[in-house]
Amino acid sequence: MRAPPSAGGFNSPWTLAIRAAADQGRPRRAIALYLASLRSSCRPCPFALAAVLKSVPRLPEHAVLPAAASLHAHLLRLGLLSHPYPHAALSHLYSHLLPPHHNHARGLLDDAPTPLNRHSLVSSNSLLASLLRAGDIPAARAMFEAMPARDVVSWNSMVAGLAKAGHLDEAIEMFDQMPETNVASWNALVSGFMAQGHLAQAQELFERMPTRNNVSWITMISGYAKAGDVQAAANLFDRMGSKDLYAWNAMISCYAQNGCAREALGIFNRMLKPHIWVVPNEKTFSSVISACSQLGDLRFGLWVENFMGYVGVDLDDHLRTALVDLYTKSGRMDRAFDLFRGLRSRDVVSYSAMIVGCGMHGKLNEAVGLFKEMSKARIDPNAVTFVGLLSAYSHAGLLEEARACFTSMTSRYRINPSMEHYTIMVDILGRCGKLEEAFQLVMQIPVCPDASVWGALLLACRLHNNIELGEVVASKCFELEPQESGYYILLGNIYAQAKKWDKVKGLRKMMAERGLSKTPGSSWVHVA
DNA sequence: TAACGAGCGT
Repeated sequence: MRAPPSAGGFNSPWTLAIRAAADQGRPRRAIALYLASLRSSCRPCPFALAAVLKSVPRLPEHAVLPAAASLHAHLLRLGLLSHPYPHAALSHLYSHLLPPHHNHARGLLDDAPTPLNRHSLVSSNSLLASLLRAGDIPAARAMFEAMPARDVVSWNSMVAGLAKAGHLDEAIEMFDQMPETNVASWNALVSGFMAQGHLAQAQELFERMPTRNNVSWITMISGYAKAGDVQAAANLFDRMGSKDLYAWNAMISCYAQNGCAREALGIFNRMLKPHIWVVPNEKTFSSVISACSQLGDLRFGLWVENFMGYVGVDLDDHLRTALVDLYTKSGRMDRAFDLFRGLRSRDVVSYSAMIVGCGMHGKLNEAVGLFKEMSKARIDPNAVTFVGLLSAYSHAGLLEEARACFTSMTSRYRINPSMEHYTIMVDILGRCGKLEEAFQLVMQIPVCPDASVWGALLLACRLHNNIELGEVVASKCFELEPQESGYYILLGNIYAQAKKWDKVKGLRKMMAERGLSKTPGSSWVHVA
């Protein structure tokens, strides 16, 4: 009997396709292709299996461990566990999943039947990398020193690990000692400079690199994104030659995280153009949904949700949470609740998204209920949770409850109030006529209060027609945002109410001098 | 042409 056709060497079409899918960050496609290769009665290919194993960590979180376990069983059944490629890939996979010291990779390593030298070096590198990932620098250093053989990957791991842990000087020293470097060595160093905020030095190093790959470009782009330099990131993105999925994701996320929601959706559209057509994945959609949410663009969001089904991206908990945020912001609370209840596991982020949504729409009972529910589940609230809760109380006009909540946030949960918390408290105190207390609270803010805090207080002064405090507060607002006409109008209204027409006139003059005009629809004389 | 180097949601 003839052997079935082989999916054999690493150049067979199936194996190539599987490796391509794995490299593109499409784990489900890699697995599907592998299964298809078996169905078309190809012999299981160890190289293809290695690629599939490599892509497993990119599955949705809940699917990673089951996939690892069933592939492990599959390898055992086929007798391919001792083949160096899948063996190394499986060790590496386990070293991602488990802490390095009671590492499954260790066990696999010890059980391996007299591995090739090359194989043992790869496995050692994998273990070294997992020590560094766990942040155990001393153990990694000891292991590196004790290794009988090292290659460029061992050195790269050390350079990257040291740089990431903040030991930039040592990383540079190590880099200089390397017998040979490759593009990954340079990337590791560039990434270290970026992470420590040395942007100019990173850029200089980047320009000096003998060769650059996509990782080099993406490291720079996401570094600038984190530093908030959108323009620098965009310039690099434009200079980049062939952009892969990761590059598009980095740029979309850069825009979305820096408040440039329109630009984020713009380049998302660009990557879908027929002559570009890069298939988006989970990461793409989570940035895109976040951009929709910033714009309150429900219709595009609904289209995106549909489109995700079309390209075969399924709703994981991250995406559900992003959608919860979008739907609450667009007032679709029923839909948001459905998604929230469908979460595999709820955490502080998803609870907070839901509580903030309830706070925004005056659903006090629901907000408080969710807060109790998360406490019961022993999920600690964070600053965002309290933004939601406080705004729910504020919305309902419950001053005492808001005060108690604010106190418990700082004293019981040890959360430092942010400007947003202060703004909500000032707003409710002000609306309840406690102007003096609101002012005292503003004075207690340890850092310089921003315009939103002063603005809330000014609004309260207008509500209760307090000229003396209003003048003080308005001058702060003018100082912080001289071009914002709303503050002048609020103060003008306070003057008009008290029939201080000369003061109104003075304000008008001030506005004209600063090139401001009264926004249409707002009035300050007729209200009097 | 395994292992190192890119990363999400309030």
